[in-house]
Amino acid sequence: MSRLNELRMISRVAQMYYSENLRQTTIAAHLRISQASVSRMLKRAQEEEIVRTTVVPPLGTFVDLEAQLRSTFSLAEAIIVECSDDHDGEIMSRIGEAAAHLLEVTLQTGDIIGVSSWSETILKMVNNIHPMKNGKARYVVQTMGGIGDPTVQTHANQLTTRLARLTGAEAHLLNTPGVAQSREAKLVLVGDNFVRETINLFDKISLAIVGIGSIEPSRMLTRSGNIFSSRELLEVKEAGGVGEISLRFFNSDGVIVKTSLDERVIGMTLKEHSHVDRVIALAGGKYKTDAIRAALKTGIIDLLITDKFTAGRLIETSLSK
Amino acid sequence: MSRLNELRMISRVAQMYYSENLRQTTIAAHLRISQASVSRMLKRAQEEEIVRTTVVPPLGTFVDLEAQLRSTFSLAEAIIVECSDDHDGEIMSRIGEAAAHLLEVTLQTGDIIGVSSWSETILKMVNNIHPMKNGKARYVVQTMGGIGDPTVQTHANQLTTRLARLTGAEAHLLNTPGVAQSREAKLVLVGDNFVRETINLFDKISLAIVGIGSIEPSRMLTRSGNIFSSRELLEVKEAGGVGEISLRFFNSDGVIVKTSLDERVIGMTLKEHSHVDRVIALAGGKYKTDAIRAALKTGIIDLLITDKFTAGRLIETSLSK
DNA sequence: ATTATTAGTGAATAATTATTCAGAGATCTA
DNA sequence: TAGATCTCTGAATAATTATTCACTAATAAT
Repeated sequence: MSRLNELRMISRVAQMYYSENLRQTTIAAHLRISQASVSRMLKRAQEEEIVRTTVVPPLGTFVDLEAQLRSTFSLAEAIIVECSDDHDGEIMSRIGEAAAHLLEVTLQTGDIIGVSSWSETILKMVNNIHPMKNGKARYVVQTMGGIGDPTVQTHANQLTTRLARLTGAEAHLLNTPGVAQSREAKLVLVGDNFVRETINLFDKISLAIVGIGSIEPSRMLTRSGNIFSSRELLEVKEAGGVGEISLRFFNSDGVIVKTSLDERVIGMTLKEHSHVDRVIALAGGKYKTDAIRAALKTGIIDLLITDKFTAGRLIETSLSK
Repeated sequence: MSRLNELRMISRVAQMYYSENLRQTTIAAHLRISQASVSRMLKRAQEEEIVRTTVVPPLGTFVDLEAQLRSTFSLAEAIIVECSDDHDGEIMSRIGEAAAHLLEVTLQTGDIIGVSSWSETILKMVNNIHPMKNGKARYVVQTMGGIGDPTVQTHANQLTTRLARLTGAEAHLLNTPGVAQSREAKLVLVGDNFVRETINLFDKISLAIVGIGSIEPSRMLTRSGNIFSSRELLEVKEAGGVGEISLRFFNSDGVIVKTSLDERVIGMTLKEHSHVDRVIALAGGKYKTDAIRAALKTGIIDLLITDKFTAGRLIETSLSK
């Protein structure tokens, strides 16, 4: 008999609290009960579903998909961006914008940023960052040598330098090619003092921004300026490699694939990445889907920024497996 | 361009807060922003209607009607009870139950309760109160003499006494008829020391519980045991009286109607009631609707407990005026 | 009936959230 | 381009809310 009266009172309290925006103390005084009781009644109101709170995501956001990505791949966060069509230029622009915003909002004072420098998406990001006057980041560290011909290398350096300026940080460049001609050549290059200094910063990095690459030869060769021969890529493929981060390969289970290329690549390893507090991956596009899924399985990525189409494929194909 | 990213972040924060029940500090740490920003984002989320909180009143409660009563009549609170049909017995029982619950939950330690003792609804209330062991109220004061014949008077006293025992209070009775034979008789009755003592408590009352009566002669006469003659009631009617509280009359605008009866009635006046911190009125029923509406307009009532049918009529007819 | 367990209360306090404040940019104006 | 105004931020703090505690009373179990 008294349950209805009780519920009546609870819903009156809920009404006063949620609709009339009164403080609990005010309600308590009005109804001649203690503030503690008001608090408890509001809790009951939740339990009895007398109050319901719904989060309505704005159009163009993908809360559900993001949640699925987070749980499927044990990601700390996932950001999915709207984009008009499933093509690389569009995707990179949108991801770059979102990444720029993320960086602006979440960069910590004193952060040491690592960038693998030559991804086009990362370039888009840098292009969208507004300068942060008061020097928030400490260093921007280039985690990967420049690729291929000297022009590209210069370009890579510029990206790093620019990001440093924008974030008010000091740039630490890796003035080497990304891939040395040989094991011996790498040793020589790495012997340089400036290079050593940068490499020594790798384990100080608190925030790494990486791209994810597939190893489809066509793309790889185009992008890398032919630094790997088809034969070398074949070796990677035969070892099961489906994707790379900073030219370090992994298979479809996210397990690192060791190849003879490793000893020629100059840059941060995947293991080194795994010690970084926050690793943000920027990647999207149809042909990259498998590589991204594999990259997520390596467990080194904390936050993925991708587009809605790619996100859809990542979930879809993972479910059907 | 960045607005979407911003909203995206806000809705993520809202999701973490409302759906995942994380603390703002946790969210702040996860997203690398300050707790203050999380708080602000949640506020924005409300404003942008990304989170919506709805209060769903349980069936059998009448949140909307109550709100209408409150605003129409400037009531501090209104309680509307469910009841199966629009007849007095049912209505009184339901109102009595609700009043009992209200009293149990909201009675303050040290309260001095005034009761106008002979309303059947108040009797129902008393019958539904569970004894409060630790003596919460101080006094229960009878604010109205017993009506009519001695049996009824005893009954009224018992009601007061019982309420006192249930609330752990000391009873202060008004051992007089409610209406004296004449002005002179009243003076004599009021001269009694016990009676004086009780009357002196009227302005100490912190909580008054009153019934509302219509002046339809039939009812009035039945209830009062013929203490007013038809002629006397006619006087009241001609003066515009439509209802009464403790045999004090008011017209349809809630204005007090002075008549020659006043000097014979022994009990608390309306003016005295207006100084009481909380005046709770218990009333419902078709024939009482006009009286209740008028009573509400007097402004002395803080809280009305009525039934859904009467509430509907109170609103309806007030709107059409 | 009598004890044990459970449920409920308000006061005090701990935890959490909102706001104020001071400073840094951004934006607008002339 | 400088100045004025407005906006945004995080740290500190104020305000608010949730929980603990000590206790009462209700209910169940023996």
